[in-house]
Amino acid sequence: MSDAAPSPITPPPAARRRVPRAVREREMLEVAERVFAERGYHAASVDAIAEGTGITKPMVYAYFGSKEGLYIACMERARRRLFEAIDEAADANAPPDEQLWFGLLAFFTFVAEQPESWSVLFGEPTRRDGPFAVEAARLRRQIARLVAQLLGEAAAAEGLDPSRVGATDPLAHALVGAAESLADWWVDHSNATTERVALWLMNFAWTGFGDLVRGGGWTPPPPG
Amino acid sequence: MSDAAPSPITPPPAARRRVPRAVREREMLEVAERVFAERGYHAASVDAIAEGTGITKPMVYAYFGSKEGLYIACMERARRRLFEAIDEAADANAPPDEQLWFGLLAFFTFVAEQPESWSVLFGEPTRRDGPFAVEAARLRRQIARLVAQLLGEAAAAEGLDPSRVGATDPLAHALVGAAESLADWWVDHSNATTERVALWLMNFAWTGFGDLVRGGGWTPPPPG
Amino acid sequence: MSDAAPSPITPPPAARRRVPRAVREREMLEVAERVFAERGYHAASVDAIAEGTGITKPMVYAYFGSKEGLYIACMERARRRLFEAIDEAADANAPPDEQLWFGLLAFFTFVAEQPESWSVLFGEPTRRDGPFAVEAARLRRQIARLVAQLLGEAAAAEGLDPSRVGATDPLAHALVGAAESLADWWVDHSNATTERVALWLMNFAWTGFGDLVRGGGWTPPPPG
Amino acid sequence: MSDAAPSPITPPPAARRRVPRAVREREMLEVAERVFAERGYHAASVDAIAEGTGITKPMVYAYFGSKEGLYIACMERARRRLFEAIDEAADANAPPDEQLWFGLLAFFTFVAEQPESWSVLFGEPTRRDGPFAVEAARLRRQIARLVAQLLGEAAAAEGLDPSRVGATDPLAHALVGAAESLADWWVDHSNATTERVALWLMNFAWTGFGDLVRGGGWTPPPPG
DNA sequence: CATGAATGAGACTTCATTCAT
DNA sequence: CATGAATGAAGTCTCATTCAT
Repeated sequence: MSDAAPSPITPPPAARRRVPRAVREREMLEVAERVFAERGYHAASVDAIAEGTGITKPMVYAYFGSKEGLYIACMERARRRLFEAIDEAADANAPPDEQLWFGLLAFFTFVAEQPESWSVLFGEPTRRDGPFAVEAARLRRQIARLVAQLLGEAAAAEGLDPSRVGATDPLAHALVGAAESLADWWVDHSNATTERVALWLMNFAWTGFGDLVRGGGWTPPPPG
Repeated sequence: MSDAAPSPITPPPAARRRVPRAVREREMLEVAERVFAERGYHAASVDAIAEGTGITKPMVYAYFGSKEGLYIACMERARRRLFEAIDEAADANAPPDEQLWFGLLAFFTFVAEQPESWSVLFGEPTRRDGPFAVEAARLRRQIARLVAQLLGEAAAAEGLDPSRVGATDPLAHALVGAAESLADWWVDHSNATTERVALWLMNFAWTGFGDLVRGGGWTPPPPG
Repeated sequence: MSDAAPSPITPPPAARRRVPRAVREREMLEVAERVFAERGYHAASVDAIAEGTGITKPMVYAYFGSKEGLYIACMERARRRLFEAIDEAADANAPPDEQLWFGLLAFFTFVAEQPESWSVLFGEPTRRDGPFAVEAARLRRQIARLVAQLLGEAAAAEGLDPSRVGATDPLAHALVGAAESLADWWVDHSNATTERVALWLMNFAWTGFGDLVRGGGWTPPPPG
Repeated sequence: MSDAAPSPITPPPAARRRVPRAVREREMLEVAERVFAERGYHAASVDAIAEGTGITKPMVYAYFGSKEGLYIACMERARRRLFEAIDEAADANAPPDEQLWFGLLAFFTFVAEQPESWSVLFGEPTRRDGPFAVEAARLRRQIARLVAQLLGEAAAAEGLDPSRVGATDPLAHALVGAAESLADWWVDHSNATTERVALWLMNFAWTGFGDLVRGGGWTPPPPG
């Protein structure tokens, strides 16, 4: 693998001893997330992470048990942050399309502002079997559930039996995948604004190609 | 990583010496694809791959130069196969929605029938920078180009300026991501038929959630 | 290196020359000497040498038995060349100091004009025990014998019992070492002419530091 | 290479765990020097060196970074020892010839008593380009500077412009080479005493062949 | 609590060398 | 005669993980 030279991880300026456990833990997670995101799971050595926190390796093991445990903890933290962001954007009383719109907006904002959390959540090591994939699947299911619920509400609003909407589960997964992929694409085309990217996906998800090619599309609500 | 115990890779029945280069090469790629898919890039040792082919490690290096080179060769082969499958399904004279439909069908058939090729193409090691990501990006672009072209044609058929469709590039990437994600989901829900899965995605992609919740949807053309 | 798959359509461009054994052998030695000199014994792979001659590896083994045998053959050839050069310069009827002078001149000319032979004769692999050291020791002894003889003659010319000169053997070895070392030094200070370098050593060897610091020194005979 | 069967490197009597870093480092250097000297750089495996110290391989890498780094460290240590020996023998107030004499004596004593350090300093791997050659060149330059200085002093003592002595640099290198070569020769003729060997070189270096064949020579100062 | 020291296992890679065609 | 194919052995190096202080 010809990774670019890893940017150096600088330890905290002074060796501070006896930091409360919770604080240390948070610090370690921050550093770990950064290192994992930069170098990838395999290339990130526990040594590098420990050094970055200004701590020794055995401490990492004392806190997280294993490299795997450390990564899982990173994922858990990132997942919490993602949902905080989405929850904040959600308004359960808004119409379903608006809910989806603000959800997508929150999602892409998260990706843009916390790329390392994003990377840890959906990156390389989650793509294989094992605990990481399990955790990632859990996250996708959680999102899918939100989407499925949205679809149900929307159908009900149309006076339609929600069960008729069809399999919401795979649909939701498709949406999640589309979002992930678009986010990845965004990394290499970062001149697009967050709104723009979110709108692309919104159009795709809500109206589909059919409407798009007929000149239609979804229009975001006026701000305010 | 707590991967499950790796399934043993059985060597060919008899140790055959002096197999012509082209044949060996093909054999090695087949085995390598399998091993990479099963264990992941890092956990797959070159030794295991060599053994699986009934050869010794130095031969692998003589043929592919490095583990990386071997993986790239696997990707190339899988890419070729995927496009063969899609090309076979394509009918440039059909209406765009049908073209998309048969393309999706071909894609999911590929995923179902050649899961290892699929895994090599989009799996774990393609998710980080480096040559694998480059190769995977190339593939995604190739697919996206097909999709974008389709959208253009569809718009033209509606008498619309194709450029009005909007950014086809991100849309195409969104579609690709949706397909990938659905394929991944399918692995764990394999009771769904290929047609079913393809139809889910087709509905999503062509009509969007809006139509779906209004009870609409896309109908596949009658067979024959 | 991932060698490109050999195209089965195009046969090797050049027809195999049916070269007589002696010629091939010479060619191989030339290439081998160059490769050994450039990369050193260990880093020089038999493959590289074979390739350089346009031959396959098994041929190298057919001709020289082993890598070691090949190197020894290179040394032998270089030794022959060195002595040819020295013999040509020698005039057994000249006074001893002139004999030494022309010998040194021939030696440094050899080093300058055939640096690869020089490198093979006195380079890295001769510095350890084993057959190379044996061969190199043989060469040094041969040279030392010449020098010792010279000293004997010189002493006799002074009417002195030659045995009184003392141990000529170690002296001769010291001279050889000085020559080697100066030759090595010369490589990095190549602006000095051959005559200049030879004269330095001649002065050192014939008059010693004592004379030098007293302003004395040895004067080369007028040309012609 | 048909090296003689390598003499086994015995680990320290008991497996001692948790030895302080500085101590281990010294131990490792001692063993490494021995192994390098006995088997040569290439044939000396890091494993063997580690085993000889009663440690495992990764420790060697933790301490010295690489095999190369280990060898360089050995050279550095040996160089320090050599200069300690020479410095001890030096008396800056003695006449130049005596200074040279005691310097040579110290040098040959070093070679006799610490042949492994000697081997590491001037042996096989220093004979090719690369970091070893650089380090060895540094050492030679250091010695040459001493010698050159001596010559300058001697010339001044004769009331001669020191610059008239001629190029002291190549002369000094010639001397160093002569000493090296004589030391190598000595290995196979070890019945000669240290004084004897040093005197041969002293005669050669101070009076040159010219004086020697005239029955002259340099006389060491009376002891005391 | 924290650490410096240590390890076992395994990775990729390279080479000299030899068959079987 | 010449070669393409193959190998066994070894090498350097890295890493997650754990004692003993």
